[in-house]
Amino acid sequence: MSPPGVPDIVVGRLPMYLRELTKMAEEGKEITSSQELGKRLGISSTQIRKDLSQFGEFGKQGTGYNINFLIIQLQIILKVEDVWDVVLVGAGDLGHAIANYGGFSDRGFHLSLIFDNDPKKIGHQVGSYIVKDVSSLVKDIRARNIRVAMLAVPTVDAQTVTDRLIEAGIHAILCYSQTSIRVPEGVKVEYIDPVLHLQHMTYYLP
Amino acid sequence: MSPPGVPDIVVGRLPMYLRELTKMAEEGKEITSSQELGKRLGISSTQIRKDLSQFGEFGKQGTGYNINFLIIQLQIILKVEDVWDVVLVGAGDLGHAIANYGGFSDRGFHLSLIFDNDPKKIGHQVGSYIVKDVSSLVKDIRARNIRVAMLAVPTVDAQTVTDRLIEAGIHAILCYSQTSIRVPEGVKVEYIDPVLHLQHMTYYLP
DNA sequence: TAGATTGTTAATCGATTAACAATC
DNA sequence: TAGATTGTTAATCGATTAACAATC
Repeated sequence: MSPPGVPDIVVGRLPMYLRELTKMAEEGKEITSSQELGKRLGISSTQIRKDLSQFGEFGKQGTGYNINFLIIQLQIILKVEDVWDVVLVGAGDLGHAIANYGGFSDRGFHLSLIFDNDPKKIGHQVGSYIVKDVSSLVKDIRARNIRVAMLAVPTVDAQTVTDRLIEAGIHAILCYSQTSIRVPEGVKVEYIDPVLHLQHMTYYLP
Repeated sequence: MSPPGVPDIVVGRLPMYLRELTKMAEEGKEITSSQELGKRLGISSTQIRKDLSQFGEFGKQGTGYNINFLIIQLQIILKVEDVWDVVLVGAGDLGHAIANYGGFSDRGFHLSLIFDNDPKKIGHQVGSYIVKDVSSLVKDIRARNIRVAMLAVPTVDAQTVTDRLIEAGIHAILCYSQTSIRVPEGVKVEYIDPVLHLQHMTYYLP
């Protein structure tokens, strides 16, 4: 289900396709074309067909794509047809925002545990979760066999916590801390830094 | 200061260079080379030299780059040598997290105003700000001549608020709402959607 | 059938890298 | 000077697009 030769840049577009198709389905549409989808995403129809063809033949000539079918196929390709348990480290403001974010569950993720190292936060409720002591992080993650983590701790703690996450068996980290973290081969990391986006845009402002 | 022909992909890397160089400066380093910087960023030294050469000659053969000088040059290129006032719309959990985020001011941005449409929030404090009524958004933004906005409102309100921001003269929007927004030519938009990153990573998980 | 759209090949375009003269 | 590193050119690599046969 994961052809090894697929360019990463193609894989990175699939979640966008999935999101837009889901929106179409919510609008009540049943069929779409590469042209229509491309227009909505600001991408060429050829690119969409080429990307999808890396994984199989999902459309019908003359007709286009069945939206619900394509959604399911993309979910399988991206491995989000089931739900991943996710752990969050950091129960500060950003942690609160993540914990209360309602948009995970229907897109393949379920926030399962929240950790912090602050005694004032441990044992208290954040969203519908009780914040756990980071000292039991390795044990708890292993016990539940969790593979995906979100990191929302102060910059200075980012690497230390990362090392613990790796020890616990985490294989994918979404890092909100504004520093790059070192991980072993085979562990995926993606970063979210709003300032990088802002600076990218100000370049173009007069 | 903005050569028109510079590829957007190059512009997008400059903020990363700037962030890493700032980190080096904080570590007390004064000189670096394209090789060292590339190693820290996981990018080839050639690419860094090529990218920088689009804007001028900032290094010295045999020596490398003066870190503080290069930081200043990049700040000028990205137009963050001064500070941009930024407006935030949405005082929910994510809005709180953004309002309390300390990382803007030394990187070219200053959160200036926060708006919401919820009477329970208007007039109350979020971080060090008083939440204002979104009904005065256009007037307030115009009065301060603000160009940059962050959007952290529910999906259903995203387009309506966007239209107001455009009306108020906003030219760059960082959109946290998980939907694409329509803007006129010349207005820049960037998106932050954590689920897109998570789904990109799960593709590679076993 | 006629019209539409896919999947795919070949051509184009653009980005990255290798190599090196210039020079600090 | 000798060693190091830049800025840049030319070569390579990869991604996007144009075009079209296949076919629903």
